[in-house]
Amino acid sequence: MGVNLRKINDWTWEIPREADMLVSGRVFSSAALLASIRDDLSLEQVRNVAHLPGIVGHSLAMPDIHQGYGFPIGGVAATREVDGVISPGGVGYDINCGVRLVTMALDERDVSARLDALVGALYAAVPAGVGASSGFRKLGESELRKVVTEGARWPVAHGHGDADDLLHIEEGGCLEGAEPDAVSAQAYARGREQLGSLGSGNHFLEVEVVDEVFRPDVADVLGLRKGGVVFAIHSGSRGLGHQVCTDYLRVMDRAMAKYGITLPDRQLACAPLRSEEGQAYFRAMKAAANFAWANRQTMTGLALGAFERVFGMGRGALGVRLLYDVCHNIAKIEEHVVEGASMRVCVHRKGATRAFPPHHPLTPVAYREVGQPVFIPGDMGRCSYVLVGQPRGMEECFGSSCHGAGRLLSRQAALKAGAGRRLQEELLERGVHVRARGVKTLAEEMPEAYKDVSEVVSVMDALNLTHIVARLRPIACVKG
DNA sequence: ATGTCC
Repeated sequence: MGVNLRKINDWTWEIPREADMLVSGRVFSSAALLASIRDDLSLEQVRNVAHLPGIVGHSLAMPDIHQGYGFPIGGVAATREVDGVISPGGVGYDINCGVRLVTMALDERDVSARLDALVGALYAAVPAGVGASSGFRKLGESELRKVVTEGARWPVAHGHGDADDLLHIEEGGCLEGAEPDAVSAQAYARGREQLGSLGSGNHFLEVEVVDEVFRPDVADVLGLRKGGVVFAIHSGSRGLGHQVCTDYLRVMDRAMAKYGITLPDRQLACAPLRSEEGQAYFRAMKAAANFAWANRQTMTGLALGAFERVFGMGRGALGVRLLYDVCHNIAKIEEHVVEGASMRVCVHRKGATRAFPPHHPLTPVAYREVGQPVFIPGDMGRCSYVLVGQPRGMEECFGSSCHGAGRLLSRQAALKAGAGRRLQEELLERGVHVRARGVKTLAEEMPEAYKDVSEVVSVMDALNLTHIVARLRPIACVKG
């Protein structure tokens, strides 16, 4: 066992192409971060992904890489649109899991005395937990089919947010080409009561303070000022997206035999992008992605209602502005330069965020001069980061960045380490008001269960793949 | 991540 890892520089490592690999592997990491994954199979997974038909560039991994289903979490793989494959394992079970950040006119001193009330109000406003049901209302299948077609536009049309929000969401909050018929009745059944619900695990609502600004000019453009309060949501497509993934893994398993594709791991199940099966998955994936954007948009409306009630002021007085919303579990057709030639590729980002540079046509107009914003949640006790995309990231990793801290302890190990501890009180002593629906969640998600996110983003910055703009410190947190 | 085992 073991993977042949060759050091290129302090933060770049190569898995040389050998045997049936179509490209080499490339891992952006530090020696210390690599040491934390020595007991999992994520590097083997990077090597396995290099066998995908049509893969170009390298099988890539970000510094927060850890083992996932087939593909590593923190992995990026681009396949040729004309003759490459698409794989549900390269997107993940939580299709369009992502993060959005809302800035406000409030400063820390305006909210510090009311945090207990605020976290309570947020907890009451947004349903959380595994089986959590809708913060909106139960939807009929015909309504749900509109949601998966329209994405974030749907809640905006139904009282949650305004049209300006859509300009500050990746893809405008809606991937074109979603096909409601490609989503199973079972997926709709699971989703009909889940619009506007947080979910569980690492998903959260968080009130944070801008703790440190590293690039003031960029922070100004993004509307971030030291001491300012921001609100973050990390969530995805809930049971609907999970069911889409499950449904199409089965479809892909059959397609592998049909198209004569053999791969080192069955969990990499895939089909040619241009096949019937590949297109069906892609269209269903887009539908689930749109549901996730509608979900985060709905939750934003619900959560801002809580802010309004606690502080007795409206959205205007609160100075609410959606900074941006990014996804980190998705596959998209994009134009990239590969070996000197421009080509259309299907970029799988699993636990990796798009990070387009300044002046890229898909970088939102408001941020065209500074680059696309990226949000990197750390853990609930330490900090999170705001980054922006850089040209080097386009050249090295298809305009992508890391997505988080990455787990250090398994859920089970974290549960054991948290046994007998009063984590809620410990976090309060660190200045974080936490409310969790499940007692187990708090232990599984405790700060010690995660790598140091500062180390992760410093690798990205050192390589100029993305730049660090600001560090955020949590002051209130709602978990599922 | 997830109606955490159809």
